[in-house]
Amino acid sequence: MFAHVAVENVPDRLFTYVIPEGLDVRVGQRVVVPWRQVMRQGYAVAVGDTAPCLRKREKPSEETPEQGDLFGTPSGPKGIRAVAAVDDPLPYFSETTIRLLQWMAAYYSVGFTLALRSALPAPVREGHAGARELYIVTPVVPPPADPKRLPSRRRQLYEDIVRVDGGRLAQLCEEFSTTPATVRKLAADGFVTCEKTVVSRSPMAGRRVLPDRPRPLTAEQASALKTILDADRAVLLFGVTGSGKTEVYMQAIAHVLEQGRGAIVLVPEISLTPQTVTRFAARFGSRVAVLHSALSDGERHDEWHRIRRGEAMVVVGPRSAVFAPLAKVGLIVVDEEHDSGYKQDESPRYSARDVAVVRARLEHAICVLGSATPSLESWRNATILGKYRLAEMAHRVGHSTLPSVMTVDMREECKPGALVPIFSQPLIEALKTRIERGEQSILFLNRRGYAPSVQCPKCGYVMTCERCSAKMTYHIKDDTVRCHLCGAWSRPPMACPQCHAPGFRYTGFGTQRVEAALHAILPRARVIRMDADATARRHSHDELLSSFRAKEADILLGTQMIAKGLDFPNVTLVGILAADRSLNIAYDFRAAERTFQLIAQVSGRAGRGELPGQVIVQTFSPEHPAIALAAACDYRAFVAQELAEREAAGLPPFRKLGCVTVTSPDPGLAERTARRAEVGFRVCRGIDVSPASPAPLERKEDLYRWQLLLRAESSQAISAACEHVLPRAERLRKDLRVLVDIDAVFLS
DNA sequence: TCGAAGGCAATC
DNA sequence: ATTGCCTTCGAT
Repeated sequence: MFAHVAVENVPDRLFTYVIPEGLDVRVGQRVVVPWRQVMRQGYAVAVGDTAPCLRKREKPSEETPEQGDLFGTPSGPKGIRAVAAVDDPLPYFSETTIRLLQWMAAYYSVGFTLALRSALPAPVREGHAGARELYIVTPVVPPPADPKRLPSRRRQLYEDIVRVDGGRLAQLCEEFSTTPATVRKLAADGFVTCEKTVVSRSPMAGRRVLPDRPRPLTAEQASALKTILDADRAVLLFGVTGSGKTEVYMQAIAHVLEQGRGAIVLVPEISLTPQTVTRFAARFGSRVAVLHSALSDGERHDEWHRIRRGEAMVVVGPRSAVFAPLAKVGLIVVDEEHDSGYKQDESPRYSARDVAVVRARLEHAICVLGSATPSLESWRNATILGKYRLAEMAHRVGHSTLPSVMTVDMREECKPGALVPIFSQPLIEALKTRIERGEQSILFLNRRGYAPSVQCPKCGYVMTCERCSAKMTYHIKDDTVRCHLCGAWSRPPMACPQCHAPGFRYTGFGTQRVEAALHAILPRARVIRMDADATARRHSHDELLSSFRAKEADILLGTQMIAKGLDFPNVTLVGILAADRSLNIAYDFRAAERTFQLIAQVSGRAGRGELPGQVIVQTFSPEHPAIALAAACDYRAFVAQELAEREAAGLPPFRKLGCVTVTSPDPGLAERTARRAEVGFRVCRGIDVSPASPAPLERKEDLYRWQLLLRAESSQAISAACEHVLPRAERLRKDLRVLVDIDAVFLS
């Protein structure tokens, strides 16, 4: 019998090992194999009696006639060696997950080992995240001897421990100001026991959560739940913000738990707040596991193994949670399915939403894609192609109604000759009213820093990053100019490097400047600014949100990270400061779709409680369909017109799109390679190739980037062409990288 | 003529 | 990825 093994830190292919007599190797197990001179960890991907496919040696050398000692001693020259050990009888991957990863490797045109690697959190892969060990002290009652005979210090301690009935060693030591040594002496005399216990570093541990019971469903919710439970394929749950999608998810989860199967809930990374997690924990208790990049390595390690051992049946997490090691999956929920964060931005560039649909199919599980603004892909699958079922919830639950949305034409807010104001008059008035009424507001601006442009007023020189083709952004908090692509920063120069004129002009505005402007206009307003700079510290994200929830601020000002999932009943005003900033990206054919979704999502944060909500959208193009129809809350009209445009242009979701990016420190090499690839794709039937050209982001971190867009009827046709035209070995050369992105979402 | 440096292929 | 091997090129 042979095992095909993906070996850690080894090129992207499988290696064949013999399974020695007496060792039981199963698919999905972690194994230890000899690798050159050392032992390495690996994962058994396939087990069978199929002969290994070793490459033939160029010259079958005379000195090694005994064709590679099959039951290989490590000294044997290039034979097949044997699996050394099975790390853990409980598999790391189910057979279904392996099949899922095989699908993924083929679909996204990556090697299997890379696909497998992306399914394992780093702390699990590295394995040495030791479990947390605690000493639990228990008093022995009655005491083995008269405690009065003990030295007074120890006697006092014994009585204290009896009083509190024991506990954690460290905690007792702190409480009774003593040292572990004293406790150990007591233990040696038999007055207490002191035992080492392994505890799981669960992020929920020690958190008191009030239990929560299922709530009665509205007619719409009940009907959606029925559609989900009866579905023979994935379900698109199209529900307006505040329509109670989460309650529907939770009742569907309860249903599959009763069948002894588990559930996965995928959420966009930035909306994975304690608030979200708490809701699930309140309903399902310790059966919930959270997988989140903000967890410590130890926590992530322990949560993952808790799932693998079947101790947690409900997994909540961002895209990588789609690979959660649940033995039996009954339901996969993809919340906010339109969110671009489900696309991994490094190889393998998978879409967790699409992987979820495939995993559900392989596991015969239900898949629910939920959104108030479904992606055009999913909408078409549900309403035109019949690949998904559609369930709709058009009303908010309870007394709350959808907010009223008004657009403000910023062209009319500009005084002649003056700069564009940050706030329009209607927005200022609305903010003032909220503060007077003690209600809260959210302001959204998708740009951090103080000013996105640093310019010499005399010669017009604009500061750009030395390593990227990007402008530098001024940050007032630490008086730096920063590149938001590579993170490079420096002090703003005293004089223009080009004309030596002193002083720069900071033009445009980011969240820091808006914060300053708010203080100037509304001095009494308490403002919380939430962006990547304000939330750099661990847990600061949660702290800022809790503070806002506790009404310690009037205005929450933030970027993308405040757009989703937040539920603050006291927020009655949402202002979108520069709605068209995402609209005018020439190379992004999804700009209109993204802008519509953004306005709808951000608007959804308003009026979620008893009080009605108002949304003010500041824009220079109020007549643009993405903005006008978002303001009218008319999703159907928007998709209808956007789908028509995409179809006419031959763009996704009608034709599939792949993006090949060539990067190199040498611009000429990048260009030549891209052009050569273009020629290669030209001969592929059914593939449209765009001319090789510099990527919209021409240079990033000292690498020049060239790009090639591929279009075809199916994504599989594109990956097949990539396999053919771009040999894997040539994709990862020194000084040259060829990256393949199937179903590309970000074209930059 | 030797040695360092970089390219190349192989790893079960 | 990492390693050893081989070729190449430069300096002694």
